[in-house]
Amino acid sequence: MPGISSQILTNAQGQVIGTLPWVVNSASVAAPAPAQSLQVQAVTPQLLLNAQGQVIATLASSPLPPPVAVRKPSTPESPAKSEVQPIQPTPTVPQPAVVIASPAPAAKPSASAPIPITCSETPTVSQLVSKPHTPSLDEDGINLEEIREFAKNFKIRRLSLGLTQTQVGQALTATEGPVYSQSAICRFEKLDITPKSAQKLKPVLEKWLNEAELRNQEGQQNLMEFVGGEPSKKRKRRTSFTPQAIEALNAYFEKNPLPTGQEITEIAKELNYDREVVRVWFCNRRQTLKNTSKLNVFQIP
DNA sequence: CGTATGCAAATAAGG
DNA sequence: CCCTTATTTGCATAC
Repeated sequence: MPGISSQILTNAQGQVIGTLPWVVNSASVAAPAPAQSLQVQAVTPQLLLNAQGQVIATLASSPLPPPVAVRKPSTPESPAKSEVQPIQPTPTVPQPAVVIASPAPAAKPSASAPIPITCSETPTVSQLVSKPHTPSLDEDGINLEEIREFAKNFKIRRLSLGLTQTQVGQALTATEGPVYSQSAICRFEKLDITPKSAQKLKPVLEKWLNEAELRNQEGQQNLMEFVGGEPSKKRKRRTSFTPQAIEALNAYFEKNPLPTGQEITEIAKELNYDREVVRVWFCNRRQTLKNTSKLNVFQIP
Protein backbone atom coordinates (compact mmCIF):
# COMPACT_ATOMS: atom_id res chain seq x y z
CA MET A 1 0.00 0.00 0.00
CA PRO A 2 1.94 2.94 -1.25
CA GLY A 3 1.45 6.39 0.02
CA ILE A 4 -0.03 5.58 3.31
CA SER A 5 3.03 5.21 5.38
CA SER A 6 2.95 8.80 6.37
CA GLN A 7 1.31 12.08 5.86
CA ILE A 8 2.65 15.55 5.73
CA LEU A 9 1.25 18.07 8.06
CA THR A 10 1.24 21.74 7.35
CA ASN A 11 0.05 24.61 9.39
CA ALA A 12 -2.02 27.57 8.48
CA GLN A 13 1.00 29.25 7.01
CA GLY A 14 1.62 26.44 4.68
CA GLN A 15 4.69 25.35 6.47
CA VAL A 16 5.39 21.75 6.91
CA ILE A 17 5.33 21.11 10.56
CA GLY A 18 5.74 17.44 10.57
CA THR A 19 4.89 14.11 9.25
CA LEU A 20 2.55 11.58 10.58
CA PRO A 21 3.60 8.03 10.38
CA TRP A 22 0.69 5.69 10.44
CA VAL A 23 2.72 3.08 12.08
CA VAL A 24 3.69 3.40 15.64
CA ASN A 25 6.99 4.95 16.30
CA SER A 26 8.51 2.59 18.71
CA ALA A 27 10.22 4.36 21.51
CA SER A 28 13.53 2.99 20.54
CA VAL A 29 12.71 -0.29 22.08
CA ALA A 30 15.32 -2.03 20.12
CA ALA A 31 15.11 -4.99 22.32
CA PRO A 32 14.32 -8.30 20.72
CA ALA A 33 10.80 -8.14 19.63
CA PRO A 34 8.44 -9.86 21.97
CA ALA A 35 7.41 -12.91 20.17
CA GLN A 36 4.13 -13.25 21.89
CA SER A 37 1.63 -10.91 20.51
CA LEU A 38 1.79 -9.90 16.96
CA GLN A 39 -0.98 -7.48 17.45
CA VAL A 40 -0.23 -3.98 16.53
CA GLN A 41 -1.86 -1.11 18.21
CA ALA A 42 -3.32 1.43 15.95
CA VAL A 43 -2.17 4.05 18.34
CA THR A 44 -0.02 6.88 17.23
CA PRO A 45 1.57 8.18 20.34
CA GLN A 46 3.21 11.37 19.38
CA LEU A 47 3.02 15.04 19.76
CA LEU A 48 1.72 17.36 17.18
CA LEU A 49 2.93 20.88 17.06
CA ASN A 50 1.56 23.85 15.31
CA ALA A 51 3.35 26.82 13.92
CA GLN A 52 3.79 28.33 17.31
CA GLY A 53 5.46 25.24 18.55
CA GLN A 54 2.55 24.51 20.78
CA VAL A 55 1.47 21.05 21.39
CA ILE A 56 -1.85 20.83 19.75
CA ALA A 57 -2.46 17.22 20.35
CA THR A 58 -1.11 14.09 21.73
CA LEU A 59 -2.28 10.93 20.23
CA ALA A 60 -2.76 7.97 22.42
CA SER A 61 -5.92 6.09 22.67
CA SER A 62 -4.73 3.48 25.03
CA PRO A 63 -5.63 3.90 28.66
CA LEU A 64 -2.97 1.47 29.64
CA PRO A 65 0.70 2.24 29.81
CA PRO A 66 1.86 1.97 26.23
CA PRO A 67 2.49 -1.64 25.57
CA VAL A 68 5.52 -2.37 23.54
CA ALA A 69 4.75 -1.68 19.98
CA VAL A 70 5.76 -4.35 17.65
CA ARG A 71 7.57 -3.02 14.70
CA LYS A 72 7.70 -4.49 11.32
CA PRO A 73 11.13 -5.75 10.36
CA SER A 74 11.70 -2.96 7.96
CA THR A 75 10.25 0.46 7.97
CA PRO A 76 10.76 2.19 4.66
CA GLU A 77 9.55 5.29 6.34
CA SER A 78 11.07 8.68 5.87
CA PRO A 79 9.37 10.59 3.11
CA ALA A 80 12.29 12.88 3.62
CA LYS A 81 10.77 16.06 2.39
CA SER A 82 8.91 16.56 -0.79
CA GLU A 83 5.92 18.76 -1.04
CA VAL A 84 2.43 17.86 -0.32
CA GLN A 85 0.92 16.40 -3.36
CA PRO A 86 -2.35 17.74 -4.63
CA ILE A 87 -5.20 16.27 -2.87
CA GLN A 88 -7.03 14.05 -5.19
CA PRO A 89 -10.67 13.24 -4.97
CA THR A 90 -9.76 9.85 -3.81
CA PRO A 91 -12.96 8.19 -2.84
CA THR A 92 -11.18 6.10 -0.33
CA VAL A 93 -9.01 7.67 2.26
CA PRO A 94 -5.94 6.10 3.72
CA GLN A 95 -6.92 2.72 4.86
CA PRO A 96 -5.50 1.39 8.03
CA ALA A 97 -2.89 -1.02 6.95
CA VAL A 98 -2.52 -2.18 10.44
CA VAL A 99 -4.47 -4.74 12.24
CA ILE A 100 -6.28 -3.33 15.16
CA ALA A 101 -5.92 -5.05 18.40
CA SER A 102 -8.69 -5.16 20.87
CA PRO A 103 -8.11 -2.27 23.22
CA ALA A 104 -8.92 -3.99 26.44
CA PRO A 105 -7.09 -7.17 27.16
CA ALA A 106 -8.94 -8.52 30.13
CA ALA A 107 -6.58 -9.24 32.93
CA LYS A 108 -8.34 -9.53 36.22
CA PRO A 109 -9.85 -12.95 36.51
CA SER A 110 -12.03 -11.76 39.30
CA ALA A 111 -15.07 -9.64 39.57
CA SER A 112 -15.05 -7.24 36.73
CA ALA A 113 -17.98 -6.21 34.71
CA PRO A 114 -16.57 -3.52 32.48
CA ILE A 115 -19.48 -3.94 30.22
CA PRO A 116 -20.45 -0.42 29.27
CA ILE A 117 -23.75 -1.63 28.12
CA THR A 118 -26.16 1.03 27.29
CA CYS A 119 -29.64 -0.15 27.67
CA SER A 120 -31.49 0.30 24.47
CA GLU A 121 -30.60 3.56 22.94
CA THR A 122 -29.19 3.80 19.50
CA PRO A 123 -25.53 3.07 19.94
CA THR A 124 -22.90 5.52 18.87
CA VAL A 125 -19.98 4.73 16.67
CA SER A 126 -17.57 4.83 19.54
CA GLN A 127 -19.67 2.42 21.46
CA LEU A 128 -19.95 0.03 18.60
CA VAL A 129 -16.37 0.25 17.64
CA SER A 130 -15.22 -0.58 21.11
CA LYS A 131 -17.34 -3.61 21.47
CA PRO A 132 -15.34 -6.74 22.02
CA HIS A 133 -17.17 -8.04 19.05
CA THR A 134 -14.95 -6.31 16.52
CA PRO A 135 -16.80 -6.99 13.35
CA SER A 136 -15.86 -3.59 12.05
CA LEU A 137 -18.88 -3.64 9.89
CA ASP A 138 -22.19 -2.34 10.93
CA GLU A 139 -25.33 -4.26 10.27
CA ASP A 140 -26.01 -1.83 7.51
CA GLY A 141 -22.67 -2.32 5.92
CA ILE A 142 -21.09 0.80 7.29
CA ASN A 143 -17.42 0.50 7.88
CA LEU A 144 -16.99 1.65 11.41
CA GLU A 145 -13.25 1.29 11.36
CA GLU A 146 -12.97 3.53 8.39
CA ILE A 147 -15.08 6.15 10.02
CA ARG A 148 -13.18 5.95 13.23
CA GLU A 149 -9.99 6.40 11.31
CA PHE A 150 -11.28 9.37 9.43
CA ALA A 151 -12.60 11.04 12.53
CA LYS A 152 -9.26 10.80 14.20
CA ASN A 153 -7.60 12.12 11.14
CA PHE A 154 -10.03 14.88 10.65
CA LYS A 155 -9.23 16.30 14.02
CA ILE A 156 -5.53 16.20 13.42
CA ARG A 157 -5.81 17.90 10.10
CA ARG A 158 -8.24 20.47 11.41
CA LEU A 159 -5.87 21.41 14.17
CA SER A 160 -3.01 21.53 11.75
CA LEU A 161 -4.90 24.13 9.84
CA GLY A 162 -5.30 26.00 13.07
CA LEU A 163 -9.04 25.86 12.99
CA THR A 164 -11.49 25.34 15.79
CA GLN A 165 -14.62 23.28 15.69
CA THR A 166 -16.57 26.48 15.69
CA GLN A 167 -14.73 27.78 12.68
CA VAL A 168 -15.31 24.61 10.81
CA GLY A 169 -18.96 24.85 11.60
CA GLN A 170 -19.10 28.40 10.35
CA ALA A 171 -17.22 27.53 7.23
CA LEU A 172 -19.64 24.76 6.59
CA THR A 173 -22.50 27.18 7.01
CA ALA A 174 -21.15 29.32 4.22
CA THR A 175 -21.19 26.27 2.06
CA GLU A 176 -23.83 24.79 -0.08
CA GLY A 177 -25.07 21.55 1.18
CA PRO A 178 -25.58 20.45 4.74
CA VAL A 179 -24.78 22.76 7.58
CA TYR A 180 -23.42 21.64 10.85
CA SER A 181 -22.68 23.34 14.11
CA GLN A 182 -19.73 23.16 16.42
CA SER A 183 -21.65 20.55 18.32
CA ALA A 184 -21.86 18.37 15.29
CA ILE A 185 -18.17 18.66 14.60
CA CYS A 186 -17.43 17.86 18.17
CA ARG A 187 -19.67 14.85 18.16
CA PHE A 188 -18.24 13.61 14.95
CA GLU A 189 -14.71 13.84 16.21
CA LYS A 190 -15.71 12.05 19.34
CA LEU A 191 -17.81 9.65 17.36
CA ASP A 192 -20.62 10.45 19.67
CA ILE A 193 -23.10 9.85 16.91
CA THR A 194 -24.76 6.94 15.24
CA PRO A 195 -23.03 5.17 12.40
CA LYS A 196 -25.71 6.42 10.10
CA SER A 197 -25.04 10.02 10.96
CA ALA A 198 -21.34 9.56 10.77
CA GLN A 199 -21.63 8.05 7.35
CA LYS A 200 -23.61 11.01 6.22
CA LEU A 201 -21.33 13.58 7.73
CA LYS A 202 -18.05 12.10 6.65
CA PRO A 203 -18.16 13.04 2.98
CA VAL A 204 -19.18 16.56 3.84
CA LEU A 205 -16.30 17.07 6.20
CA GLU A 206 -13.94 15.29 3.92
CA LYS A 207 -14.72 17.49 1.01
CA TRP A 208 -14.51 20.63 3.01
CA LEU A 209 -11.26 19.66 4.62
CA ASN A 210 -9.64 18.86 1.34
CA GLU A 211 -10.53 22.21 -0.06
CA ALA A 212 -9.49 24.00 3.06
CA GLU A 213 -6.10 22.38 2.91
CA LEU A 214 -5.80 23.21 -0.71
CA ARG A 215 -6.40 26.90 -0.29
CA ASN A 216 -4.24 26.90 2.74
CA GLN A 217 -1.41 25.54 0.70
CA GLU A 218 -1.81 28.26 -1.81
CA GLY A 219 -1.33 30.72 0.94
CA GLN A 220 -4.91 31.69 1.01
CA GLN A 221 -5.82 33.89 3.84
CA ASN A 222 -9.41 33.02 3.89
CA LEU A 223 -9.62 29.33 4.14
CA MET A 224 -13.09 29.85 5.35
CA GLU A 225 -14.57 30.29 1.99
CA PHE A 226 -17.05 28.32 0.07
CA VAL A 227 -16.83 24.78 -0.92
CA GLY A 228 -18.77 23.58 -3.82
CA GLY A 229 -21.61 21.46 -2.78
CA GLU A 230 -24.89 20.16 -3.87
CA PRO A 231 -27.67 22.63 -3.51
CA SER A 232 -29.45 21.13 -0.60
CA LYS A 233 -31.95 22.58 1.72
CA LYS A 234 -30.45 23.65 4.95
CA ARG A 235 -31.92 22.67 8.23
CA LYS A 236 -34.06 25.28 9.84
CA ARG A 237 -32.34 27.09 12.61
CA ARG A 238 -33.44 25.96 15.99
CA THR A 239 -35.76 28.47 17.55
CA SER A 240 -35.53 29.13 21.20
CA PHE A 241 -38.65 30.16 22.99
CA THR A 242 -38.65 32.76 25.66
CA PRO A 243 -39.56 31.58 29.13
CA GLN A 244 -42.76 33.53 28.79
CA ALA A 245 -43.63 31.77 25.58
CA ILE A 246 -42.94 28.39 27.11
CA GLU A 247 -45.16 29.28 29.97
CA ALA A 248 -47.94 30.30 27.69
CA LEU A 249 -47.57 27.25 25.51
CA ASN A 250 -47.69 24.99 28.50
CA ALA A 251 -50.84 26.68 29.64
CA TYR A 252 -52.46 26.04 26.29
CA PHE A 253 -51.19 22.51 26.34
CA GLU A 254 -52.78 21.81 29.65
CA LYS A 255 -56.08 23.04 28.41
CA ASN A 256 -55.79 21.12 25.20
CA PRO A 257 -52.75 19.08 24.16
CA LEU A 258 -54.13 18.52 20.71
CA PRO A 259 -55.23 21.83 19.30
CA THR A 260 -56.85 22.00 15.90
CA GLY A 261 -55.18 23.69 13.01
CA GLN A 262 -57.26 26.72 13.66
CA GLU A 263 -56.25 26.87 17.27
CA ILE A 264 -52.62 26.45 16.43
CA THR A 265 -52.85 29.36 14.08
CA GLU A 266 -54.35 31.51 16.78
CA ILE A 267 -51.82 30.55 19.37
CA ALA A 268 -48.99 31.22 16.98
CA LYS A 269 -50.39 34.59 16.18
CA GLU A 270 -50.89 35.41 19.80
CA LEU A 271 -47.37 34.47 20.80
CA ASN A 272 -45.90 35.78 17.61
CA TYR A 273 -44.12 32.67 16.55
CA ASP A 274 -44.18 30.86 13.28
CA ARG A 275 -47.20 28.66 13.01
CA GLU A 276 -45.18 25.62 12.04
CA VAL A 277 -42.93 26.14 14.99
CA VAL A 278 -45.89 26.10 17.30
CA ARG A 279 -47.36 23.04 15.71
CA VAL A 280 -44.10 21.19 16.11
CA TRP A 281 -43.86 22.35 19.66
CA PHE A 282 -47.12 20.61 20.43
CA CYS A 283 -45.99 17.48 18.66
CA ASN A 284 -42.78 17.38 20.60
CA ARG A 285 -44.53 18.16 23.79
CA ARG A 286 -46.89 15.26 23.36
CA GLN A 287 -44.05 13.01 22.50
CA THR A 288 -42.06 14.03 25.53
CA LEU A 289 -45.01 13.56 27.76
CA LYS A 290 -45.65 10.12 26.39
CA ASN A 291 -42.07 9.01 26.76
CA THR A 292 -41.86 10.38 30.23
CA SER A 293 -44.85 8.53 31.49
CA LYS A 294 -43.63 5.35 29.89
CA LEU A 295 -40.45 5.56 31.85
CA ASN A 296 -42.21 6.21 35.10
CA VAL A 297 -44.08 2.99 34.81
CA PHE A 298 -40.84 1.14 35.29
CA GLN A 299 -39.57 3.49 37.89
CA ILE A 300 -40.48 2.17 41.27
CA PRO A 301 -39.59 4.64 43.97
C1' DC B 1 -11.34 30.48 24.83
C1' DG B 2 -12.38 25.92 22.80
C1' DT B 3 -14.76 21.68 23.60
C1' DA B 4 -18.37 18.66 25.58
C1' DT B 5 -23.16 17.78 26.50
C1' DG B 6 -28.31 18.02 28.18
C1' DC B 7 -32.50 19.02 26.60
C1' DA B 8 -35.51 19.70 23.04
C1' DA B 9 -36.30 21.77 18.21
C1' DA B 10 -36.44 19.96 13.63
C1' DT B 11 -36.75 16.29 10.46
C1' DA B 12 -37.79 11.55 8.45
C1' DA B 13 -40.93 8.12 7.53
C1' DG B 14 -45.36 5.63 7.76
C1' DG B 15 -50.33 6.32 8.37
C1' DC C 1 -52.43 18.72 5.75
C1' DC C 2 -51.76 16.68 10.36
C1' DC C 3 -50.57 12.84 13.53
C1' DT C 4 -47.19 9.64 15.70
C1' DT C 5 -42.75 7.57 16.44
C1' DA C 6 -37.90 7.49 15.96
C1' DT C 7 -33.95 10.16 15.18
C1' DT C 8 -30.94 13.82 14.04
C1' DT C 9 -28.94 17.93 15.24
C1' DG C 10 -28.18 22.66 17.57
C1' DC C 11 -28.73 26.14 21.14
C1' DA C 12 -27.23 27.25 25.54
C1' DT C 13 -24.28 26.45 28.91
C1' DA C 14 -21.48 23.57 31.66
C1' DC C 15 -16.69 22.10 31.78
